[in-house]
Amino acid sequence: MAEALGPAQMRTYFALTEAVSLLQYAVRQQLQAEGDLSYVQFEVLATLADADRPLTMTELADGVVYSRSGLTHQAGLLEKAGLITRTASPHDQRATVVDITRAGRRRVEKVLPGHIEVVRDLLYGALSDSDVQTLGDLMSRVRDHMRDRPPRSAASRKQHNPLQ
Amino acid sequence: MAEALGPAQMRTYFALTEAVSLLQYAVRQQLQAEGDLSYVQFEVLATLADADRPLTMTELADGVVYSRSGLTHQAGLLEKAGLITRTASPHDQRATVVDITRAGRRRVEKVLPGHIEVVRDLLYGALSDSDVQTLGDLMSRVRDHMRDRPPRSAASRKQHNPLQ
DNA sequence: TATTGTTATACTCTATAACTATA
DNA sequence: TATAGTTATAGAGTATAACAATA
Repeated sequence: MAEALGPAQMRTYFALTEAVSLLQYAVRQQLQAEGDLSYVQFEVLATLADADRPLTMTELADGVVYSRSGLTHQAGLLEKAGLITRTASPHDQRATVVDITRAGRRRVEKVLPGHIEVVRDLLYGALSDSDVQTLGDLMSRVRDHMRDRPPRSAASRKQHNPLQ
Repeated sequence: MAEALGPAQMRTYFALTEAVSLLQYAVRQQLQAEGDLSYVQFEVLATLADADRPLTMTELADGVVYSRSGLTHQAGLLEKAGLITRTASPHDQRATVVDITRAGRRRVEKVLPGHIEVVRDLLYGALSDSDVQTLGDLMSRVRDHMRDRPPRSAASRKQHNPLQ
């Protein structure tokens, strides 16, 4: 059933893994050093800034693949830092509505240039425009395919599946 | 200095990020569920199995980008689980030589098929052979470029750099 | 003096389970 | 009964700094 990967598949998997690992490490360093933010915290702030309207915790969790308690914890930290607010939703009293503050937006703006610089230098430093296009096409297809998968083939066998 | 990324660059970055995030999540689930291993522990075991000779802690750390104390901690866990051994090197009394045990090899063998299955299904399920080749070429170039970089442009500015 | 590795420690992230409250 | 979210708690991963031993 499970057959070995071919040499090209191995090579691609390893290259992808190592490159992304290096990129993630650099990005995390930058966010921490310049904005005192973990990657997840940055994702939450960026999601809110991008949405340009308050989001519920559930909406946020959808974008940030995460356990709910984990998101609650991160939201608590961000709120304590004054970067977001949490208020009860008027429409559904169960829901919590999360909004980004001006300080939150400033923090994103403070961190974004460095973030972009890291990505441009590391990820795109060795790629032409058409390479970027090609890579985007490939990874978009991969991403769409993964989204469509029954959550996790291997994990669900063991009914050990926290999400979904 | 830091200019915005173009639309194609944004799209590619997000696609890459999300796809890899989904893949990592699935891989971690699988390794944990089927082998009770974290990803880093799997990397250590796989590195040792692949090297086919004992490695020093330093050699291991080179392959697994990691703080030394973190590697010591993981090695302690793997040793306690009977998957590796640590002994003083005869050549250099400072060095610790790490070897994989038969149980360690069995554990890798136990986990590998499921690991491969996840990668094949998720990463390669939507790619043709030539796509795999193309992706491998691109990511190999990206990886090589990243390896050659002064450790982390952003981080080193803040002299906050744990590696190198 | 520089290097190898460990220890002690502390902090962050993430998850589970139990819980409250609303729908 | 199901859903939204929080709390309490615990465990895993990672890092820093101080340290011992060897080169």
